[in-house]
Amino acid sequence: MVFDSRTGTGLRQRTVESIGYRIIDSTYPPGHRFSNQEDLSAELGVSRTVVREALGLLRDKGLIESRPKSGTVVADRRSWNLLDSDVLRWSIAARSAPTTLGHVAEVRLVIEPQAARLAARRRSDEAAAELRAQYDAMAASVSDFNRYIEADLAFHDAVFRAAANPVLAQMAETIRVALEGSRQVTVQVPGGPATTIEHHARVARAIQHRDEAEAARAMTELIEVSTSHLLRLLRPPDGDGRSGGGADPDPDG
Amino acid sequence: MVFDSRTGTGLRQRTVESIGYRIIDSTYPPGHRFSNQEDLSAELGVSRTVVREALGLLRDKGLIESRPKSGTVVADRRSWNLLDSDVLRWSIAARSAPTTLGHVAEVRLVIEPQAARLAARRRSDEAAAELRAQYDAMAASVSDFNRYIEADLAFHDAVFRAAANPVLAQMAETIRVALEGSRQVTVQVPGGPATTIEHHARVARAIQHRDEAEAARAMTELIEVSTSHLLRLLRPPDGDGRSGGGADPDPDG
DNA sequence: GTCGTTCATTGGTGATATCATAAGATTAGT
DNA sequence: ACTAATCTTATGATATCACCAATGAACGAC
Repeated sequence: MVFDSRTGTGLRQRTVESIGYRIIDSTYPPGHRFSNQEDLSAELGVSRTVVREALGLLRDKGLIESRPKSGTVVADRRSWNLLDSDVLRWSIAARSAPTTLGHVAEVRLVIEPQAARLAARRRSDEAAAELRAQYDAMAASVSDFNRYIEADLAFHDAVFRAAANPVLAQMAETIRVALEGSRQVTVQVPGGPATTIEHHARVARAIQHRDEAEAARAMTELIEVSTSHLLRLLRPPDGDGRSGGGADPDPDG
Repeated sequence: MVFDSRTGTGLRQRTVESIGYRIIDSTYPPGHRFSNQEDLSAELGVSRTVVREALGLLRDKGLIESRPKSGTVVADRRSWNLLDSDVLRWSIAARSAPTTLGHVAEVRLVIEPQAARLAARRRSDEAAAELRAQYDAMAASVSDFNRYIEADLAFHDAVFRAAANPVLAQMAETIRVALEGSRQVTVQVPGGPATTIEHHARVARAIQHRDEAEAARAMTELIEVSTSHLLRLLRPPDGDGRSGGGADPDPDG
């Protein structure tokens, strides 16, 4: 039996997890041909139907392509759906974390300042209050890393919601997954929260005052600061070993 | 038999299509409880296994939630994965097209100028050549609407690729789906191509010359122009009935 | 009012049938 | 005899069916 005893998570999801992670992981590199579904079901210790469903999901995520006769092969990286929550999570968990996180940081830098700008333009009074509440929650939990991260995510989420564009908000979800993935790294930075809390305050204030330019500027600086923290951790100057254990796929902690 | 005789498309995919579209369509509004999988399979004329798999896919897209005993219900709009290609496509095809397209346009305005900026900063010589080639293809097909759209999509794709950030590039894919969905509308605008071709030239030139600011500016104007065209079509000035028939699910014409 | 029991419904399995296709075999043409 | 076109075959994906297991909601017993 390949899986551990966590029987509560849904067999198909675990199978997807198992295979998907190994693809991102390049245990199965692009072009790799899987053994047929029957053998796969034997190897994984699940029924062929589950394998089939899992493969279907994986194909939907762009990770594999399957044709009759030639079997199922790992697709080219180009066609992987990097915006899919699972794919993103696996990418970060796998050893390609620094690169992926760098790319995500860049995307954040593109999106979030503009989201803040839109939020400043269109915020409702409720949204402003919500934002304020989330900021207060952050300020209150500055000493508890986990709760701080939680509040941080909620804050950024509130900004996106204030921007009142569901498609944009969906991208927030993508970013959230990415940040969740980097959580175990982020919390290690000493004094991290203290340095960013003031930036968050600036963002909240600017949106409150409907100052679009300042909102965008503050958000940019905020992300630059936290990103530089993150990347400094991920790419240590003298290349010390990666953070303990690191590549733990752990589905949903 | 609910489905037509197109037996070549894959039964599961068609089932996903059928149910998924009706959800976005709010034929099945959030909170709607489906009849059990057995009855569903009877209604749709497919086996329960296929229903089961389709429901699994749909759940992965965040459209439904299913629990034992209480059955399968349509999830709240908030949890729909708007970035999923299918969901996005359905959203545009359904009667909510103008709104969705407006949101997408806004997102484009956020992302693409910055992508152009990054492209200008980091373009390789090959990427520049590719961009030039795509522009030439556009210029050459300015009279053939369909080919023009195709070249247009390829141009924007090339910009994203030149920016050398896979996560960003993935968002291009999302945008591509959105634009594909609006294609049948876009091609109706008289003289549309002629007005945007010059903007495309500016963008290509700026990236070629590594002029970041100009690249971003040119891209912004380009999108503003084409967006205003699009929205003018979608929201006719005097609020006459929506564009004829509009909500044609037609999976993949 | 609380606690089991029941039972409908989803989740998971295995066997079987069908269909598409790539590869091998066969045959015809040079 | 060698190549090329076509036919057959075998493999693996797709679809269906019948069952069993787990679950949790509703209902009735105490």
